Amino acid sequence: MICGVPKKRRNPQGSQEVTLRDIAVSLGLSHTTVSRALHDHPHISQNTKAQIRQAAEKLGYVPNSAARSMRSGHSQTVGLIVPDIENEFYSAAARSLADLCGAEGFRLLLAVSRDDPREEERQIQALREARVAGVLICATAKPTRDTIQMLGQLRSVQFLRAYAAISGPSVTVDDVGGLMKVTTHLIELGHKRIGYVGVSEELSTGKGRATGFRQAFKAKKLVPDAALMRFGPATPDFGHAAVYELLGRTDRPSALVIASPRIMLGALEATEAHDVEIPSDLSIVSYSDSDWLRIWRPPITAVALPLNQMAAAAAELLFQRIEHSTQSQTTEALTFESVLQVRASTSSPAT
Amino acid sequence: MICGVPKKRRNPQGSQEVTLRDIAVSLGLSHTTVSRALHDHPHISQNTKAQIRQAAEKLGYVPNSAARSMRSGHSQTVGLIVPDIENEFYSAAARSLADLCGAEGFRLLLAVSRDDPREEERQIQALREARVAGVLICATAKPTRDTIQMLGQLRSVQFLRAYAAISGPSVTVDDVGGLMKVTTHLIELGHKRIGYVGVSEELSTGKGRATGFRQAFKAKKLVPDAALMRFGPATPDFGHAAVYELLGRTDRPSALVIASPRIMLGALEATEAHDVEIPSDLSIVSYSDSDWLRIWRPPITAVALPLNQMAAAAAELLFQRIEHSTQSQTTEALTFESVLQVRASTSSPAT
DNA sequence: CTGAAAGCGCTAACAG
DNA sequence: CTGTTAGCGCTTTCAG
Repeated sequence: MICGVPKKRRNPQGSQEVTLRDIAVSLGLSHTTVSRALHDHPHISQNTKAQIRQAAEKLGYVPNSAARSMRSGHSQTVGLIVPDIENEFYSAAARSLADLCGAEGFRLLLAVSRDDPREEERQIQALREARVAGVLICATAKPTRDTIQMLGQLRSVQFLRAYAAISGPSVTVDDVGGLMKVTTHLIELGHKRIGYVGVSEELSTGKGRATGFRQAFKAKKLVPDAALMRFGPATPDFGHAAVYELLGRTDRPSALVIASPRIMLGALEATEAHDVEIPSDLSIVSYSDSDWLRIWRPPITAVALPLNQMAAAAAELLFQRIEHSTQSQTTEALTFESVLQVRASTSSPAT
Repeated sequence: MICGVPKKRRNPQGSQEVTLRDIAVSLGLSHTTVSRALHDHPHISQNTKAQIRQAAEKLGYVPNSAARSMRSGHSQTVGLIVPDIENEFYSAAARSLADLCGAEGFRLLLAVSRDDPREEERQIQALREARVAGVLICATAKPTRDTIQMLGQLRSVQFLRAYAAISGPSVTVDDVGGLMKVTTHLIELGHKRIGYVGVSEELSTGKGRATGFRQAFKAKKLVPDAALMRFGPATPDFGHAAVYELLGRTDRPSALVIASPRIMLGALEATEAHDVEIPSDLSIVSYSDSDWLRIWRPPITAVALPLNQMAAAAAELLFQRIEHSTQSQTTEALTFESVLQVRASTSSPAT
């Protein structure tokens, strides 16, 4: 058939969504005019605009962002990919990005990779299908080839963990410097046998931290005892096991560097199991500060990371890239400094 | 002009996205066939499917989810609205929902209301524009009328905080019962002067907790001393100020119920400032357990909430509602029980 | 100042 | 087994 009256039900589900056209016919106007009025286009009379806005309100019109983004070719959406949203490091990123999205009229798609490269790849694929304007990513230790390739075609910013294979700017903390500071502090207190418990060196963060630990020794013309270094997942359980074992050795360390706050939880528990007094029997320090470390008895010496500043910087960098898409293709790498908070958990060794 | 060859650049931005049609022409097929092949439609020969899949891969085809969702009238997306993503209560919800979304092939839109009802309303509006299939919400204390009305038109599940004005199922913890348990524990230890520090009673959670505290007294034919109750925001600063002041009174309480873990941080700091020994000078309990409370010295008596179970239940409930849209319109209200963990921070009062 | 018409990429009738 | 056609709701030329 050539011609016919417009049909009643709109889409397969027969859902009764109010569209621009509905507003238009209710007012005897064209849907074009309605669209323009709602976008406050200058060539529409104030009178008409008022009428249209009122009708839109009355009919309960809700713009369809899918339709809009299909026309315009991009969506007002950004993606965030994190290994674990319950970790304070990544939830800080989520908060900053969410704040900025609110201010800029963007929506935030949250993807959790659970540190699984295959999952990460799937999530990025999904974000590409949603035509996100950009992605903030805390990548897994071993991203797949496809992940790296897809990220190259997206506007992305790396946060906390940064891999050279992934293009684009990054915002990280100087893990090497932070660990050097705190390790140097222990060396200068007179400690010889210093243990290290941290996350896997496959992670860019774990790598940097262990490197900082070693460099602090090197700078003093000393060598760290590799037998006192332990690597594992960022869990209290691992912290407990590793520290329990280290403290059980006959040549137990006189000081411990714990390179993750989650590991620190288990570590402290292990010191109690061995009935070790801090700092008289053992000095202990944490990488990344927390409220509870500050009020612990004794208060724990820790390296404080400017997490919120970093997250805000990463989010802003992403939006800069989104807004001035062509320019600033420079691969900026922003590095933040941490601050050593010396508290009562560290002192000179007993002798 | 009436007729013309197909144009080169597709959309305003001239972006070079590969579409179904591009695959079709590259193979001399129709775009319909391509669509069907990629959806593994049964009426397409294996041969053609293979060819098409290969071409799609080679050309770097990425399906456009906006176009798809426009056709089908719904998006494979759910929304999550939380006051604060850095709070463990809400990040637990985010994790569970993200997990389930991954399994079900949905995307997760994260919205942070910062406990501001106007922001909450804006966020819900944005989720409606995205045509989300459902929403998991931890509502603010005083949602706007529009918020309530819009939620009524969405498939929604309330988490942790539940308001009767908002329709739909909810997943909460029995705050009243939890506070009763822990308060009764203190009363039975012999405490007469018991203080309470918690979040505002305007929040459904704050209301329930304060109610539980009072009911524990009522059940014992006692009356709580209203002069020892303090309400404020869930911050360490408030906890510090409130507890510092309570401990400075001449008739200081012999026990304290701290109804939020954030408040607990400041509370413990305040006990140290007053040089109060736990539990000999003061018994103290926390509502909601944490790893650090468990390993504190002395270990802190706390009410443990089954957060992860609750979050998983809420996420599942939402997907049930999404999948069987018509049925199960019953307003289920799931309530979880908490568990009292008695530790060393509580004992009978001194005298 | 307003309208007509085209088309974004995709799916789903309905024909062959 | 494959193609034709129409249209989801919206923005955007181009013509009045």
